[in-house]
Amino acid sequence: MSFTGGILTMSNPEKMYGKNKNIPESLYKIRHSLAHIMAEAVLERFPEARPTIGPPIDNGFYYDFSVPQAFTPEDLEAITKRMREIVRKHVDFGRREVSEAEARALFKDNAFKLELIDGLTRGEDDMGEKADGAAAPIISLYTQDGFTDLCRGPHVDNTRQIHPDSFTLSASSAAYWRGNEKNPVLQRIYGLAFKTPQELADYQKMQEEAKRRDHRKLGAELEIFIFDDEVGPGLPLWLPNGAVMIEQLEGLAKKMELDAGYDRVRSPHLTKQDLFVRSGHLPYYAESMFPPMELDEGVKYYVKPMNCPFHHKLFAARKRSYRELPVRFAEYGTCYRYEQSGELFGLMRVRSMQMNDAHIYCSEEQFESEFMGVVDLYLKYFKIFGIDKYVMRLSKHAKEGLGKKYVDNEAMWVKTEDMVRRAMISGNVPFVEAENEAAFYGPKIDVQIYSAIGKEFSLATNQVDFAVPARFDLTFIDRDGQEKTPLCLHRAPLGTHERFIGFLIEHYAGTFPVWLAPTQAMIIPIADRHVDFARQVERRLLAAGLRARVDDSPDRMQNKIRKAQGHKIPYMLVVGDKEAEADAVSLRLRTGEDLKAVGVNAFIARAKDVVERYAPEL
RNA sequence: GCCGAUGUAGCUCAAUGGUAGAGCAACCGAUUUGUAAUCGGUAGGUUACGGGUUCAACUCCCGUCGUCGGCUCCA
Repeated sequence: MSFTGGILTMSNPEKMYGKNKNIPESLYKIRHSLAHIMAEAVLERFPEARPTIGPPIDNGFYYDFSVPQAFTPEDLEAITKRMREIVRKHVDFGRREVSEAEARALFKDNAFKLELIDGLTRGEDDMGEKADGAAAPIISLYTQDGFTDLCRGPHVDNTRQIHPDSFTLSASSAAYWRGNEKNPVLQRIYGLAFKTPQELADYQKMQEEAKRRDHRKLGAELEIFIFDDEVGPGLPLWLPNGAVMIEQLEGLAKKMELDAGYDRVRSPHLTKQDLFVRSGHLPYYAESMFPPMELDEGVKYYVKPMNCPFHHKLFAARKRSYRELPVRFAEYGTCYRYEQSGELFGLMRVRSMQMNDAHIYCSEEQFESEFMGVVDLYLKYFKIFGIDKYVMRLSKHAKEGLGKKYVDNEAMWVKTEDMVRRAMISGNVPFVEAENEAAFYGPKIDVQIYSAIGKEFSLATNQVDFAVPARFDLTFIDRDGQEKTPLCLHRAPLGTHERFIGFLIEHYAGTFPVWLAPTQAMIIPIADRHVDFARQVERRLLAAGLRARVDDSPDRMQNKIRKAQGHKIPYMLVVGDKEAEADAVSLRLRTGEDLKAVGVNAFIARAKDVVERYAPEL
C-alpha cells in the first residue's frame, strides 16, 4: 500500500485481499497458511488450547487462542522453532468442503468454531458481520500436516512456497473474542511474514528507525513535554520548548481563521450538569467524562469534554438573522476526557487537551460551501506542514448504536451522511467510508494519520451536527420571517495541541521548520572574548522577532555545535574575531552545510523571510 | 477498563539473596579553542510506593501506582 497526496493507490495487478484490500494474493496465502501452521504448533504444545480465528493482516498474521495461561516469550520461541520445522517438511495444504453436520461434529469441543459455523450458515463472515454477496453457505476445511482448521482460504498449496526465515513471531497479547470486551479474553500471537527474509529484515529495520522518531522519545530529548506521576496519567506538562510550539500553532490558527471569517470566543472549563444534559453529552458521552464534583448546594459541575455547548449558548445570546449566517465561533478550548487508562499514549491520547475548535452555524443551503470551506482549510494547513500521508474518512453511524452511542434519528443520519458524501464528491476530495465511527450527534470527515509505530489516529475532524442545535432551541429568523434551526459544523483542522504536536514531532523527526522550532538560532562564541559580540547579535535577533540564544558555556565550539545539532536547532551562528570585526556570523545549517560568513542583517532578513513564509527550507 | 510485561541517579544501562555502580547530563576548577564530544574533580539513589518471607531483599512473594505491548475506545 502506498499513499500519494492523501489518496490510497495500488498498482499491483494481483488480486488483493485483507480488510483494506491491500495484501496481494500470494502474500495473503503465505500469511494465512502460517497462521494455520502456528495453530498446529500451539496445539502440539498446548493440547487444551482452542483455536478461534487467525487472519492475515498488514505485515503478517495473528491467531487468537482460548488458553488458560498467557503465552510466554519462551513459548513463542519454541512455537517459532516448531513452525520452521513444519514449513521445512514441505507439507501440502488440502481443501475439503463439508456439510454443516460434519463440521459441527469435527469441532464439537470448540465453542468458538461452532459459533463461527452458526455464523456461516447465516451468511456471516469471521467477525459475525454479514459477508458481501454471500450465497449458499459453503463450509470448507483446510488440512496441513494432519492439522485441520475451519477456513475459507485461500492457502499455499505446499509449505515449500514459504521461506522458513521470512517470518517470525513478534508479540503476544490478550484480545477479546470478536473484539468485544464483554466476551471471553483470548490470547493472541502476532507474527510477521513476508515473501523473503530480506523483506522481513527490511521491515524490522524500518520499525527500529520508527522508534527513533517516536514522539515520546524525541519529546523528552528535545525537552518539549513531560509527564509526572504526581500530576497524573494523561496530563502533559509543557516545557518552554513545547510552549513555544503551541504559541506558534495558535498564531497560525488565529491568522488562518481570521482570513476564513471566524470570530474568537472563550468559555469556562467547568459547567453545571444541566448544560451537558441538554447537550446530550449525558448520557451519550458520559463514560468519557471525568466524574462530577458536587458543591454544597448539591449542584453537580462537570469539566468540559467538548466546547460545543458553550458556543451554542453564545450563539443563543441574542436573536440571529439569516443575514449574519454563517456564524463561526473559534476557540482553543481546553477539554478534559476520562480516557481509559490503557488507552493513554504519550501526547497522542491524553486526558487534558486543547482543541483547535470552532462551531459554524449555517442554513442547510450554506452547508456544502461551509463544509468544503473547512476541508479547504485542512488542505491549506496540510500544505504548510507537508502532510501527505493521510486518509480522509467519512465516519458514519451504525444502526445498532442508535439510541445508545448515537442520537436516535435514523432519517437524519442517512440524510446528513449523504450531504457529506455529495459535498466531498462534488469538491473532488478523495475519501473512504467507515461505519460506526461517527460522533454521537452526526457524521464527520476524519483525517486519519499513523504514528511512527503505526497506530492510527484521527488528526483532524469536520463534523455535522443535526441534533444538538434543536436541543438548545437554537434558531435564526429566515428571510421568510420564520424561525428555523441552523445546522452546526464542529471542526478541528489542527485537532488538539497535544496530538498535533505529537504528530509533528514524528512527522518532522524533531527537525521542525524554522517558524516552529523552539530555538531558531544558537549563537556560538568561539572564545570568552566573543561573548559580548554574541550577546549583541542575540539582542538584534530577538528584536527582529527571532528566537535566538547564546551558548556561553565553557565548552569548546565543537561541542557547542554538537549540542545544537542534537537539539536540531536550524541555525548555528558561530562568532569569533573575524565575525566581530565584520559584523557577521558564520552560518552553519543543521543539515551540516557551512555557509561561511553572512552579515548579521543579511542573516536576519533571510531568517525572517523563511519564518514569514512558513517555509519548510532553512 | 481487560491480558501480559516492566519500574535502579535527570537520561541510557550494570549489580542473579551478602556494603547499589558506570557513561552522559549537572556542579566546581583548569583550558580560550574555527564547524558533531578539552582535561581534572565534586555531588547525586529509603532501588516507584506499601506490606511480607529471610540472619540478610534492587534481587523472592502479595498489593497499589506509573509506564510499555496489545485488546476495547477516541481529537
